[in-house]
Amino acid sequence: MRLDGPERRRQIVAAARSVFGEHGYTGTSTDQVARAAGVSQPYVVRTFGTKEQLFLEVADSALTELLDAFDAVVHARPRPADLPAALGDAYVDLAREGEVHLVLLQAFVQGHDPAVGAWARAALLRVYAVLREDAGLDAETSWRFLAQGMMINVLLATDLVEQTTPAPDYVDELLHLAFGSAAPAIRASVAVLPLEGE
Amino acid sequence: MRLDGPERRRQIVAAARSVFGEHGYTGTSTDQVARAAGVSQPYVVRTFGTKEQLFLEVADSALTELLDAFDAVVHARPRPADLPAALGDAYVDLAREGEVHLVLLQAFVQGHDPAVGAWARAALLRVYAVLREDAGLDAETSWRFLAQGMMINVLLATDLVEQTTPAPDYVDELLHLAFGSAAPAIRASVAVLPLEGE
DNA sequence: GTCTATACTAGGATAGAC
DNA sequence: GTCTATCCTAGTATAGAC
Repeated sequence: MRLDGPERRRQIVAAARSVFGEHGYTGTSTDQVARAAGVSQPYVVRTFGTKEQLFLEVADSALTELLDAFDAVVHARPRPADLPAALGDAYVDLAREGEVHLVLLQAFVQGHDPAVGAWARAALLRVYAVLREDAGLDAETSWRFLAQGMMINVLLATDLVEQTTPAPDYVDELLHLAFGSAAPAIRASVAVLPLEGE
Repeated sequence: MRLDGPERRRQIVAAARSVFGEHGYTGTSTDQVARAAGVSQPYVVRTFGTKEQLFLEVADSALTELLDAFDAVVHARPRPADLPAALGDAYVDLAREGEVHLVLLQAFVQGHDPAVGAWARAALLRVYAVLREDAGLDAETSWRFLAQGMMINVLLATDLVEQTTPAPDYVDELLHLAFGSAAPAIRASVAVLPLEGE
């Protein structure tokens, strides 16, 4: 099927986000991405130059989506006391659809890589700056918010959410702490994610 | 140099922890591990069977070290109100030496992998169980502790700690929130880590 | 814009010597 | 216990056709 440039590009980035989010930067082959996007492997490389470039573009799209979500909350001007909770809700909502959180975490874990690492550090600082400045949260609150967000990322990454077998140990408790009343919904939506391209 | 079995095994596991911690499971080659340990690549595989087995053994050693550290704090029987802080100090202290935190995070990020993922879920639940049961913390406190621990892991993984250039933006603030007064010490010790085997 | 064919390197694992 | 040599697959990237 023939699509115009930007369109096809977006499609590949979307597919790549899913695969990179699950398997990580080094754990993902350009071929996996290609199959997930329904195109040939050389075409993926052709389009983005290198796997690294593709990953950075994917990571960028995820970061943008996250910051946009925060932005929307801040611009709705809730009472300052309600802001952290509102941001938290937005963050949890994001977990329902794309693997924004997963890709970002996979980037954070690549600190040693010259290009990806630099991007990751900048991204982390940007998120923190948004909390501190745009949202106007104090250092302590920003830190705790960031920490809980990261914990949520890890929970998603471990696939603990998909655990369907009869509630082993503390799984339910953890998920409820992480996602609040949205826990069942998150669990349901994540568990249904298609496993294309592999 | 000829060593006896268990000794050599420990040595390789130690070297592997460093490499896996930095480059992740899929990002690490058995050859990198071999060079870091000063042995041949086939010998590494020979000794542990597969790369996967080696990683699991490395992860196990890291988890054990972490739980032992927590155990020591709990058995010192501080006042319940001081327990979270004491555990936090122990956690931060661990960051000074080995890359315990990094390997664990790298394992958590492998939820999709049948073997590593299963290990990671079990490990995460074990840590949480220790906080809830052995340390006797309530759910909220355990959650927040875990979250901050995870955030520390990510900070270490992004290499934000190694940033030596004139304090960009919020780096110092973040590090202080993460490591408290130990921040400069952590920064110093981490920044000096040898970059063997590559 | 997109594919097939292919070159080339890296990496996990095995065989067998010492 | 440890190495060298080697096999084989997987994976990135390029060339060139359609």
